[in-house]
Amino acid sequence: MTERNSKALKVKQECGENVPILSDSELMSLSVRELNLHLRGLPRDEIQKLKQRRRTLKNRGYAASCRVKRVSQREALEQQKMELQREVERLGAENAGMRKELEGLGARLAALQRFARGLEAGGGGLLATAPRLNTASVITIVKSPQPQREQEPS
Amino acid sequence: MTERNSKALKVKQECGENVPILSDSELMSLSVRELNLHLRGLPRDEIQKLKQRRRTLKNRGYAASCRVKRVSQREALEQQKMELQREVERLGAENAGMRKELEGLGARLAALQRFARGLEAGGGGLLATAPRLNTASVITIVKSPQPQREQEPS
DNA sequence: ATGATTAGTAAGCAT
DNA sequence: ATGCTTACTAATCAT
Repeated sequence: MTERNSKALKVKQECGENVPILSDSELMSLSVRELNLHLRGLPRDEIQKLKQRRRTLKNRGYAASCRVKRVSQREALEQQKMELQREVERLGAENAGMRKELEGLGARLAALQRFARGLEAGGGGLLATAPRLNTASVITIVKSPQPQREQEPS
Repeated sequence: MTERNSKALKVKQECGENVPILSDSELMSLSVRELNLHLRGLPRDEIQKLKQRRRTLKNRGYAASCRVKRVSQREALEQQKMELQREVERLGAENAGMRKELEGLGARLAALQRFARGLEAGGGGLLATAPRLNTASVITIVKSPQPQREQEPS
């Protein structure tokens, strides 16, 4: 079974026997069947050597792509991290802005409530004691549709 | 890709052909001066060989720490990324809460303003006695899509 | 001389 | 057999 065509005399069609049996790029890229065609009739150890060479060449490529993969994964991680940092910054700014808005709104609401309570309490006498309201500064900032419910100031 | 089942495979041993003059661990860890003490009187090529062996052993260690560093850097990146994700989540929640608060406050403020206007329109007497609220100066600034027809600055 | 990093090689795992 | 990953080695660069 192991003995195929006997001598090297036969199937060496392709190339001169001495110098390049198969180039590295051929050896690496050929399919198994194509490779076997080229290997026909060569001595056993020669075949083994070529197959090992093929394996080595392929391994070289595998190692290279492994490294490429490693760096691109790292770069992707860094990219994602930077995007998250930007997002945190954006949300933080938005947050600070709203905090300020809340602060201002709260102050004005408190002032209006004091004023309204004073009016509600009735008599002119009480009115005289109603807190002064600098009405020129009353500004309402509404960011979403206003609900229409009537609400009792607490 | 499942995980590697077995581990702890390789790691070359010293396994010299004959009795080693210096063990690998000695060769690797000794200082230059200490090493020279042990090297005294040996043939030149023997010395060269040992020094090359030393270099190789050290290189082995350098490569190992390089890999360790690579892994820990990757883990640190992933850690930072997760922390940022948590931060984004936290800020987002805080943000939504404040948005709701703003909405509620805006509604209350609008209600109070309507209330104040009602008082003004209601009684001439009251108006006369409550001149401090100039509703004409109550301005609503609307920042979001819906146009507001609530108040009109005169 | 020492330390770090890279590509290439071989071993081992998994498909 | 093929592809991926790891440890090791040598080469290279920088200190």
